Amino acid sequence: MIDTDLLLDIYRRMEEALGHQNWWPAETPFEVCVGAILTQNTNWSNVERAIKNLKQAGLLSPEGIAAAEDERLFELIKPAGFYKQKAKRLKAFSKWLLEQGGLDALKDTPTETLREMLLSIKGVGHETADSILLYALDRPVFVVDAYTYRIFLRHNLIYEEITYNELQELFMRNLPEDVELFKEYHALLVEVGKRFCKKKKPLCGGCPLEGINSLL
DNA sequence: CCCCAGGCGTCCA
DNA sequence: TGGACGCATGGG
Repeated sequence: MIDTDLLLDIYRRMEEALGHQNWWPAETPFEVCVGAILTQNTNWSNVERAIKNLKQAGLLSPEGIAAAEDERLFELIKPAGFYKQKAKRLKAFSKWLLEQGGLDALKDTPTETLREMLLSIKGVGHETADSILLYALDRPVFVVDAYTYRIFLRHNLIYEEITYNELQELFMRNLPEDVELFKEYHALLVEVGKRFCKKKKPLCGGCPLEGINSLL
């Protein structure tokens, strides 16, 4: 059974093994949002190329993206894959943001309200919305992703059919509501996932979570 | 050649 | 409500 002690133990093990990750890698909150959309099912190194292209073109802003020609956007973000979908998603998000008056104008909006607004944008799902809330807006929201699910399933800490919201609840109910802790916890899970919890390999040698086998 | 990546919307039962 | 499928590039 998952409880506070277990979650904190997992955190300590990861931190001990991998050190501080200091996420999200971006220069501005808006860049976090763009990265969150571009990294959907995509390797981060490919996202970096796309962001670099946007920067060099001077289009890494809500105004720039909202006003850009589709074909122009396609070329710039092509390295990140799914570029037609993602161009549309970036535009939808940017236009929404401009209507709101920018990220700064959202600082008094309640987190729950913001989450629903974000989820209503086509192309922004649970993980993207929560990443934006946590890493761009500093809201205490735990981000769940494929690695979170795979790692916890691999260690028999959850059942296979668990939903996104249920898994998120597990963290948010059992951890202190701490933005910095949430940021670092998710970053560490991604790093552990990349290095020790590959899809194919049933056994992950050297995993800092080795032996955490608890049960439902 | 293969598999994989910090998902999401659509379609169909 | 929930599972299959398409979307696409770059690295190992």
